[in-house]
Amino acid sequence: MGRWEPNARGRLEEAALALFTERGFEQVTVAEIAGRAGLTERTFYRHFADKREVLFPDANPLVTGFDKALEEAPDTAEPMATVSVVLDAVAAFFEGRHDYSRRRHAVVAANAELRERESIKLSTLAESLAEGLRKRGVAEPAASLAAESGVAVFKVAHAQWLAESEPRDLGVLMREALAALRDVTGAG
Amino acid sequence: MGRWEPNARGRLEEAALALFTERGFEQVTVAEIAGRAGLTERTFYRHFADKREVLFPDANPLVTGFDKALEEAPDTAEPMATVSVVLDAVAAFFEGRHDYSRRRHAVVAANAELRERESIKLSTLAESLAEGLRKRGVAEPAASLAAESGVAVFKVAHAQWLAESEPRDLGVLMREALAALRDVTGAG
DNA sequence: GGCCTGATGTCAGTTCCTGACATGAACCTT
DNA sequence: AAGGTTCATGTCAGGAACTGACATCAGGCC
Repeated sequence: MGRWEPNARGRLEEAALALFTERGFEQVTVAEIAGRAGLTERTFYRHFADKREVLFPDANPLVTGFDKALEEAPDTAEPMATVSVVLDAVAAFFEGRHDYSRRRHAVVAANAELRERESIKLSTLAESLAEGLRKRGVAEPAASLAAESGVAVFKVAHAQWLAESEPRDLGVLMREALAALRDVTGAG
Repeated sequence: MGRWEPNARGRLEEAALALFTERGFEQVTVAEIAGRAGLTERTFYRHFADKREVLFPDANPLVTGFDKALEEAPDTAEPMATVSVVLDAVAAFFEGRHDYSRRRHAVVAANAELRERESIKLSTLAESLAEGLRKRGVAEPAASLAAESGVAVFKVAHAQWLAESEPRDLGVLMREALAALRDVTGAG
């Protein structure tokens, strides 16, 4: 057995989500989170750059799956086809996580600082997606527009999925949103 | 003459932009900004909710013009037509502000916290736009998708405009981006 | 003249976050 | 097995962001 309890990072994430759920983000101090995880405040900041980041881990299965799907997507001249493949991978990630996603979303939605962090994380994903498209030969501004559109589709479908108590398949919702986007932009 | 110098808020905004340009956002304290404006730190926080907000005033001509255009846009069944009208108003706002926009953009781009704030402000604009479309009878998810697409078009065109030393007309760039968006989504 | 208003100042305190240094079990080397 | 190294964690001190409570005082109002 190691000197320290294993998975300090995971314990901090769990402690944080539990405390934020109970009392809200602002009403919880970093020292409390660390204490609940059997650690000190200073150690918290060795694992996370700031208090909010504990809810948005850099290395998480969503981002990993996203990057992998983006890399492995077949080459095609149609940027939205690549976007669609990546969105499928994202949908797969959320499979079986509806309850957890809702609890987490409640915490984030209740706090402006956390909504801000979520917003920039989505922007970062859009930028990754645009970069991936450029590497596949898609020119600007098509690459950025396709990437931003993809994130918009995700946002809309994800919000719909979260709102449903008996959720339909996120992949289906995304494909519907993608079709709706085509209608909206194409008809204008 | 009043007891205090007029336009405390404006003086704080000017002092902040000047100092941030000289030394960067992180290297400037709120006390310094206030001092340069002939005020105290506490007064700064009476005008702005936090340090970043001094660069993103709530009541500014961009938001005002945006809201006005959204309200006055003619009714139409085509959401992207409404979006287009609003984008024209936004383009008009930036007329003659190329140099200022570039200086300001340099400050924001250099700092993660400021990029975060900018990101959430754009999300808020998208939400306003979606709400405006809903009020005009556009159903979900079309309203949200049209709004997010509009913001994506703005982002792309604005970035292009900022990058040009001899800037073309932002309205033209936006219309081109809108056409490119149609191509990208429609062809998929 | 006296009272009220409202922007500002003063002050104390909490929390976030960081740098510098200390600790000690696990591991490696010889 | 002795001794040195590694590295996650602890301890401590401090700066800066932000907030609540109360004081000040010019200008307007009765």
